[in-house]
Amino acid sequence: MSHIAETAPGATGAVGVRQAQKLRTRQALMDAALRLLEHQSLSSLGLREVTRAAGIAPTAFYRHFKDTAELGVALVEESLGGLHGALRTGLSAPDPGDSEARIALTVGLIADLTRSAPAHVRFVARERHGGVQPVRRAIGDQLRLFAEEVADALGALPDSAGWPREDLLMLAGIYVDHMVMTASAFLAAGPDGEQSTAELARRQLRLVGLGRRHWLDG
Amino acid sequence: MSHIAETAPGATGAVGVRQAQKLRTRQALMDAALRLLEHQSLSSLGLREVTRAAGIAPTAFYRHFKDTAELGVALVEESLGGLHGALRTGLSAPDPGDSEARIALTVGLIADLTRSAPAHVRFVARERHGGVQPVRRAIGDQLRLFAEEVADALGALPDSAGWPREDLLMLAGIYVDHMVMTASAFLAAGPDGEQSTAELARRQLRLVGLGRRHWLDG
DNA sequence: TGTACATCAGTGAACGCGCGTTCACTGATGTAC
DNA sequence: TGTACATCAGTGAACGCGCGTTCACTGATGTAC
Repeated sequence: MSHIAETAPGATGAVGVRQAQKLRTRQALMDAALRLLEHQSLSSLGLREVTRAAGIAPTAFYRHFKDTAELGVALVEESLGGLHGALRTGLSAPDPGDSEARIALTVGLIADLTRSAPAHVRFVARERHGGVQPVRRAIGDQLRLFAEEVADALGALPDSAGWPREDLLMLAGIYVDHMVMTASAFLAAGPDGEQSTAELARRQLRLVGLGRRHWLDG
Repeated sequence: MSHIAETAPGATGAVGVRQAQKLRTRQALMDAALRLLEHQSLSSLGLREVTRAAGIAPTAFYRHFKDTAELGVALVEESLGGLHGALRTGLSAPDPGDSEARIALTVGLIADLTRSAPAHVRFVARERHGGVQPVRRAIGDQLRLFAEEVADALGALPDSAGWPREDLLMLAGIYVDHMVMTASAFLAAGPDGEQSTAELARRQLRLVGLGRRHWLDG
């Protein structure tokens, strides 16, 4: 409080040794949990199970989270919180190209994401309708935010420019749901099924795109 | 084996008192499980928990199921197995009417289904990507069957008649996924949100329908 | 820089509890004659 | 129809085990002067 009791280097993000170690342990808990959640739901994830996998004493868990539900909410933030930037960047691509190019780009982004963070993707798909209410809510909130951002982007795109906000959100909902389903399909298909899964997703996006093009025709 | 050792009445479906009682207990287990699964995932559902709720001894569970995963697979059959008929009937409606009428009918059917069997709907949405592999597979199989049936129906409908099978399945996938998401949205919205949820689903189906109408244009 | 005290992330023992599974059993239902 | 035996759905005691949570603790890090 007084002055700026900071012994660490000048940078704003600097933290003490103790806090850095605490963050590392917290991350170890989250990593261990995500690993364990490949074969079960958060609803059945045990506190002792997580600490054992993370290599710390069970009681240390409470220094970081109240219970596994709170850890789950932190995992939602880790899984989806960082995607907002990437989403905006990806959607309003530097060189938009035609709608076919945008579709290929989008599906490619989903494939990349699933390949680089499969456990996070699995977690979100699984817990979106899972048995732990706070986590379900956190995911719902994040996906609603995504839909808002997608709606913004769609409002600036040729076929859907000038649409009422309500229509943009309706369409954004289709896209966000389709994104989650496609990511989950990539997971289920494995490396060998990646090409056909991507092709299916692109065709579906093409059909939705056609609907978009004719939405205001009537 | 010899003759037809059947003391019961003449009807083919007739069962003895013992078998009837066994079926009743089995049903009690499934009902109890479904009730408990409102607030958790199958992955964390306990055998003792289920038998306690069903009012029988824990050990009796084994007379019916090997474990809770097997019970889950039975719940999948109960939830989705009976829908094939209703689906076919609903899709190739007696009086098709225009596409707008068919959309209203479909969304109405989903709303009815969710209202009359909310626990089954929740179970399917939750375990579709859940942590219990055999159940996930069972749901996937059932939904794939649905997609086949929807594809059949679409092949006989004006806008999509004559499409290649692959295109029909692609479109059917959109519809089946949308059906599950809409049912889940009805659950999440509750009675007060039913109207707006239905309206959103109809608008989305309208847009997909437009895409369908123009699919072969190019 | 050096010293004395405060903080607090992580420990380890202990607890009561519900879990899944085994086993030998009971008694109503089914079958043979 | 009546009798004697077989079947088997459901019981209840017992087991070892891992769970979540509490508590007083340790010792490295942080702070004040």
